[in-house]
Amino acid sequence: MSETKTYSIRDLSLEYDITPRTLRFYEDKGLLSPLRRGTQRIYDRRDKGRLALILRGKRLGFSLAEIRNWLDLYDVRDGQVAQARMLLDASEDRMTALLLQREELNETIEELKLQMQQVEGWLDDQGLAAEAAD
Amino acid sequence: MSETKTYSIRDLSLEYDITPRTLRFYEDKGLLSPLRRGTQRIYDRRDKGRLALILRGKRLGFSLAEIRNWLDLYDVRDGQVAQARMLLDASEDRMTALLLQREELNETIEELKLQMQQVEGWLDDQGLAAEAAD
DNA sequence: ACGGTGCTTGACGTTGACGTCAACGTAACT
DNA sequence: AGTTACGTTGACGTCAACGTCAAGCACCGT
Repeated sequence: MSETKTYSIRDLSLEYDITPRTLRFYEDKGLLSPLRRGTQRIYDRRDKGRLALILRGKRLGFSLAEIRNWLDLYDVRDGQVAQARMLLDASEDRMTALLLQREELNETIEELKLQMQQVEGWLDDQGLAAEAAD
Repeated sequence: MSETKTYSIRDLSLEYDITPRTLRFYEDKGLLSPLRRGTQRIYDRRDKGRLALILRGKRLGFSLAEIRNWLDLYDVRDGQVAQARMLLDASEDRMTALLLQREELNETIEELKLQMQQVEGWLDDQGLAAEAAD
């Protein structure tokens, strides 16, 4: 009954527009660990989810090493309180970094918005001047 | 009268915690172009501002090549309408990228927040269970 | 005149994140 | 049996973003 959907290396590479080499590379770096059917890799839903996290992490500018670390934050699988505490601490650290990045991103956006308004204003002035010259 | 503050390469490297090598590298890549007093580099307020933009861009995950391009967006110095239009178009492209990144960043933050709440909830449950066992 | 400090320009080394072969296995089609 | 498609594991290449020397110039205090 439980239809467990799986993916080949090509399936994922096409869907996420990356090369198979990249997927093997991520595996080599310990970011993914798909099952094997003989020698071939077989990715499941969880692998796919992790891949999505990896790619988003990259787009946000994090290194594979960083990503590798916080990927575990999404795998709550053990039942030890100490582990959970450490997990929570690590999560807080990461949250701090993310919030700081959002701050900087917001600043950047605001500054660019200002620049654009200035250029727009200047363009309008030129337009009015041209109109007046008619 | 106009006290124009300047900085040596060491001044900036200390202030921003980067090596002189990095500053020379950025110059080599066309991101900075400080004046020279003889052979020595002499950075002014504008150079310092650009450097701050560069470093923030890096923290947001952009490449030096990307940063180099949009650095010019902050240098409105010519008086051509066509140039201004192009500038505005480029700015809009960059704004789109920034907004998209903010979206992804927000998603990431929300997901992590959820994960943390789950772990916290689990820790609380453990606490209650331990209490009940007393 | 001498040593120290800080700067300069090459030139080569390094690390991360893959790309690009080469050489081979395997399953499917015809 | 041959070819086509898709997969595999090395091994080496590449590009960005610097680090790390080496060798040398310029001023400064003693």
